[in-house]
Amino acid sequence: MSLKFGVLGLLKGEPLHGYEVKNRFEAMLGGTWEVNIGQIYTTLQRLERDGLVRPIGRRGDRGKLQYELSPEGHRALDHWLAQPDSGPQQLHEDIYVKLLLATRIANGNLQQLLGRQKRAYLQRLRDLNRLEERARRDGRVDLARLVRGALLHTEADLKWMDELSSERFGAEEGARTE
Amino acid sequence: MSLKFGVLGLLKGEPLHGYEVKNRFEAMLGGTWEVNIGQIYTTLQRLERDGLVRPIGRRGDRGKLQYELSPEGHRALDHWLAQPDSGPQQLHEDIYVKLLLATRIANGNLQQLLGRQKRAYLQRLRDLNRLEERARRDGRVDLARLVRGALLHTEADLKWMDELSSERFGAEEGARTE
DNA sequence: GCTCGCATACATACTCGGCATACATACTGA
DNA sequence: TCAGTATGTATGCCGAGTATGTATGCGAGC
Repeated sequence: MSLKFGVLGLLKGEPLHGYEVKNRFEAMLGGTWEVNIGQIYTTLQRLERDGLVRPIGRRGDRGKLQYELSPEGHRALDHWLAQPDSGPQQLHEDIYVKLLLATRIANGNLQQLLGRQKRAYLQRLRDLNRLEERARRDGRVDLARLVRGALLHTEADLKWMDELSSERFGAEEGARTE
Repeated sequence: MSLKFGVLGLLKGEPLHGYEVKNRFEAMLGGTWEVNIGQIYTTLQRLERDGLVRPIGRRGDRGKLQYELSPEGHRALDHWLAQPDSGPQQLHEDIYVKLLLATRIANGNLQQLLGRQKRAYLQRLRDLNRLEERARRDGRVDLARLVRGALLHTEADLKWMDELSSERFGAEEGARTE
């Protein structure tokens, strides 16, 4: 979903062809999101099909085909930007299902699972800190802001793990379903 | 991804047919995840194709077809459970792209965007609180734990929004890419 | 007490969007 | 000339949603 609007956003301002879109997008994300080139082209085709984008002129240089935003494209982009993001739907993430299943079938190793998970989050914290530092060094204030968000998320995850592992488990009353 | 292993996890313990899997899954998630019925069947077929699951006997009652875990299915499930979850890849979420684009093209309304986003998170906090209360009332301790995780996430998002909106914007140095 | 209609249990088929791999082809510089 | 980069197409998997189909069961009314 966000790739679609990412492309739209990049096309606002100046027309680009697919390969360029890929590079700009990755640069905008500071190397934290490598996009598959094929996906860029299918995205552009679908945007064209939906009338949000249209090709400019004939194919140039080496088959390059530039696209520009249509008026509807502008509108769609503005609307998306104005809309608060609802994020990934509530509890649809793997970790939740994993916890539930671990609670009901692997009663013994729940603590193990929590420990491993905690270590993974700590590692991510370190990665993100490095990333933030690099972003600041490069003058990419906007990127650093994003990383800050991811850091806060990861800290929340850690806190969660700590809360969970200090609960007294056993006598699980919650694992019934029928 | 988590649906696949959710199904595996439910099948560990007792064989089920598709419709039943759907109901158990939704019950396990306490109504926070309504699965599409079609997806259950395709998931089961793929699991069968991959040898993680196999049908039991002939179709019974009203065409019901039950599935059970194969030995490889057990192994795959255990492996998945033992593996720390890496979560959705770092900065691949919509909100990040939205922030970046808003920074570079809608310089004026960034504060607006932050405000709207904050309100959305507050609303989510309220929803989650209600959900947690209900889970506890129903004796679903396991579910309440998940909701707690989601609450911590949302609080982190709010904190992030607060940090961002108290920055002094303008003089954006970070929005260059080329 | 039978039947019509609706709900529910159970399943398949089709479609679309995201995403990845593989392939093709032109250019460019050592 | 050969490696690499720039640029694009084709194809396929997977997650997810919609539409459709067929049994069974159940209540309302004649």
